Amino acid sequence: MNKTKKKIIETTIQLFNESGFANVKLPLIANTASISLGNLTYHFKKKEDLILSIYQLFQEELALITKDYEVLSDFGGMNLQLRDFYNFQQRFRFFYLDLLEIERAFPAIAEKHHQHIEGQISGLEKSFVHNMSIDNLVPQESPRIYKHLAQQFWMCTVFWLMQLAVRGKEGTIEEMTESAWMLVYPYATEKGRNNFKEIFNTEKIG
Amino acid sequence: MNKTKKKIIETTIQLFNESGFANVKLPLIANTASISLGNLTYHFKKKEDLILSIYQLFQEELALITKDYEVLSDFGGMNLQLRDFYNFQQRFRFFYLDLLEIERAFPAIAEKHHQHIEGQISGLEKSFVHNMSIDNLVPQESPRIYKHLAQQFWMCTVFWLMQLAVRGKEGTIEEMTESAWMLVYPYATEKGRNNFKEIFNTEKIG
DNA sequence: GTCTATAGAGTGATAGAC
DNA sequence: GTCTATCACTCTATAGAC
Repeated sequence: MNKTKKKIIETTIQLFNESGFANVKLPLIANTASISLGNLTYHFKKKEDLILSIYQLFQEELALITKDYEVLSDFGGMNLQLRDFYNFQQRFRFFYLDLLEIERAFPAIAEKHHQHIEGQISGLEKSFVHNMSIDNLVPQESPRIYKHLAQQFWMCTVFWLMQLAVRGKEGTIEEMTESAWMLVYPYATEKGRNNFKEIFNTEKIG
Repeated sequence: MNKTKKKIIETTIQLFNESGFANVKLPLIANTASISLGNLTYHFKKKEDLILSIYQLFQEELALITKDYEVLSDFGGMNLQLRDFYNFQQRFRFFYLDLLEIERAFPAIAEKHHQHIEGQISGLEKSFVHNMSIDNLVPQESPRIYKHLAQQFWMCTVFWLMQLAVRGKEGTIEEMTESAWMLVYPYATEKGRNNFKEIFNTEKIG
């Protein structure tokens, strides 16, 4: 990809993160990237082309992170993945704040992203079942418990930035991981809880 | 309030719910309400005036529901409140889907709503502490546990419609209440769990 | 109070010179 | 590839007749 195109994409991501998806117009992008509006539309004939390019980048970088999820991990491993995901969210912050708006405006993105979400949740469920098999989580009568837990873990992590935003608050990565693991803690075995201690000690959290 | 003003407000809420906050323009509101654009702007000089009137209505109707929260209840009582809240969310659906967008566009709303949120979360915490005192919840070493639980309960219920929307799914009130109570269940005493049985039997959920 | 008509500001996209 | 200039359209808000 050519240099100007890259500059446009990175500038747009930055502006989306700063001002929100809806508030970023083409003239602003051009000015911020120090190119003319005409040049901007030369590289991306339609605004939608630019958005789709950004979503593609989003997908590619997300794939680099989530490929690790294929390998089933214990809580320590899952926590490292979670921290990677948090940093990824910071880079594409706007996506986690304006997701619904983006899905509504671009049905092609919506469709792809729906699949991604269901994959993420079922991946979490597999991880929890795995941790049950290695005696980190207590076996449950109903298998629906870990389906629910996966969904709650997903909600907590994916809407974390949004709940901070609508409350007008700032937050830390430790608060996010703590909230997420708090969901899991009640289901953990003695062995699993020792696993948690290592995680939380590392993060200097009680 | 005069009849046309009321019609405009209800029409706008309906359109917001159908099409999303950002996609509703003044001409659409006027057409749907079967009045002229000039008449619409006669009743609401600025678009912002209309939005603020709707938020005021939102607050008033929400106050009618949340005044019950003052009285500390057991899980059964909290579940009735939760069901009321779900129905309220349906009426002001757009607000729970486009909350951040609305807060960004109208800082006056943001400020009021931040206070409302913190009140809601601390109210939930009080309810959980109350249920601990009446032996429905197990006392915890750290009081932070029920602070966390309140926050998770709040997130689960307030972002419920949004998580369905971004996943492209439909949902039922029972799925929402089940998810919320699943968060509480691990902390419940024997007595508290019997309390749950009544709730879930009523709703015909396993 | 309600209407029609239109001003005024912006927004995405195009045309054509260099 | 990059620029300036401008079109075509949308949207909010106002003016003035009835």
